[in-house]
Amino acid sequence: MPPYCYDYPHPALTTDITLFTIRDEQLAILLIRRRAEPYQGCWALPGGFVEPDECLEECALRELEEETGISGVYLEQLYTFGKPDRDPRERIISVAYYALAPCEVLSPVAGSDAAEVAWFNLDALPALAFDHQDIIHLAQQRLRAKLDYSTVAFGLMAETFTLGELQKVYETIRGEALDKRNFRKHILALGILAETGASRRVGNHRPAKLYCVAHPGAVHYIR
Amino acid sequence: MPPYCYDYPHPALTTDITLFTIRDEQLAILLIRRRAEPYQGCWALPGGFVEPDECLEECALRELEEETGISGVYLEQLYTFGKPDRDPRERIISVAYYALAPCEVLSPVAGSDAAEVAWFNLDALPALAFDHQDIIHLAQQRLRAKLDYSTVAFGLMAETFTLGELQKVYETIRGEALDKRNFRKHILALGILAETGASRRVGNHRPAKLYCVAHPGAVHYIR
DNA sequence: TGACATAGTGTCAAATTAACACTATCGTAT
DNA sequence: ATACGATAGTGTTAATTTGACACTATGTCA
Repeated sequence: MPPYCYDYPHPALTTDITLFTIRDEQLAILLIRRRAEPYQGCWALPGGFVEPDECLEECALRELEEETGISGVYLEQLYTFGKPDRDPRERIISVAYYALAPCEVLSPVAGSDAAEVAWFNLDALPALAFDHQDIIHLAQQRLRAKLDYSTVAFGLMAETFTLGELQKVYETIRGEALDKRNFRKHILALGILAETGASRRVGNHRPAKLYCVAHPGAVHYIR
Repeated sequence: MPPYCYDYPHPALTTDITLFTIRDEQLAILLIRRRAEPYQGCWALPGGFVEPDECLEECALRELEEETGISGVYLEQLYTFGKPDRDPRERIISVAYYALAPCEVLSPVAGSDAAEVAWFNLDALPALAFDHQDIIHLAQQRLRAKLDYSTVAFGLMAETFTLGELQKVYETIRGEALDKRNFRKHILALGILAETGASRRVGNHRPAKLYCVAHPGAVHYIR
């Protein structure tokens, strides 16, 4: 008997990416409108088949780039979805990733497999293909949970940002207002932010100091 | 062009299971000695190919049962490993799970693909096949992390147990001694343990009250 | 120069966590 | 029977962390 005795065809393997950003103080994700069957014309997460010589993470980044034109995001594996009937025709396993990016940089462009690309606020999602609704829901849970014990939130910030902006991001994800003084105390106590020296003038009020992440490659976990 | 245009054969899909238990106050995992190439004769995690009509979790439970005779464990998805060269011959994706079980019940029996099954203390692992070393390492990290904010530890306990036994489990996983009074206060404050009324007489000392999990199906998260 | 809008700052009470030591009850050996 | 060994069981207090709370500063614009 050969070592890999396995009589059935292997299931297909894909990655799907839930890319979060903050737009207009709302948590939003990027969806594509499917050009192909099944669920043709339906909105879905960007993603696609894993190629023979790429690792899963590379696949996620490549598919995101191909379908939406977006690259350079923070990416982390979320969960692998593998129910036999999650795709109506052949069996497909999806390794789901979630990604974070500041909205400033991002202008998605519909690529090959996508008829259209658009941001959707999480509280106003359209009908979705496959089990993508579940994936998104899990991704949101994960994001909210990691806010408390990690520094994921910085993945949603631009190169430099004010503490006010950072607080709004936290408030948006947690869905509740935070005390300004406690928030600033907490964040600065992490010791991972550095003042840039510059400040941002916006609106008819006092300019805010701009901060950046002191050691971008550094720890991602708080405590 | 057909909807699923994909020119390459799909990679194979497996699950691998890191089954933890506590033996002699040491954290141990279950390994099998491989009967087949590659890594024939080498120790490896139990696991195997996903069948067409089973979901990933079912596969993990089935493979564990087939190769080691063990069933009825607590199981949770860990991470999916998919580097193209993690298997020397064909590409294999592994959805890794970790499992927990009290050692009392468990008497592993080598099944089909396993020439031998044995427990190994985590600090004395043999050379391992594939990237199973990495999987185990990640599983241990996860277990340690979840100890603080979840009730996973109960997955390692028998039906009933004493607070002293529970504390030893926590101490073993964390690798440090804990204060007895604080520990008991903390655990009882969770409100998920119930006295059974019985107590356990062991050794030449006072018997300890036996506890059980009040609502076994209940929440797995603390706070 | 006054209205407005956000930036920026410190204190104190409450809650949580961490340190700490002795009595109780059993078995066993003398 | 009695002393010893071994683990069970139990509260208090200080230290730390968290959460609530309000005013001044600095810019723009009318």
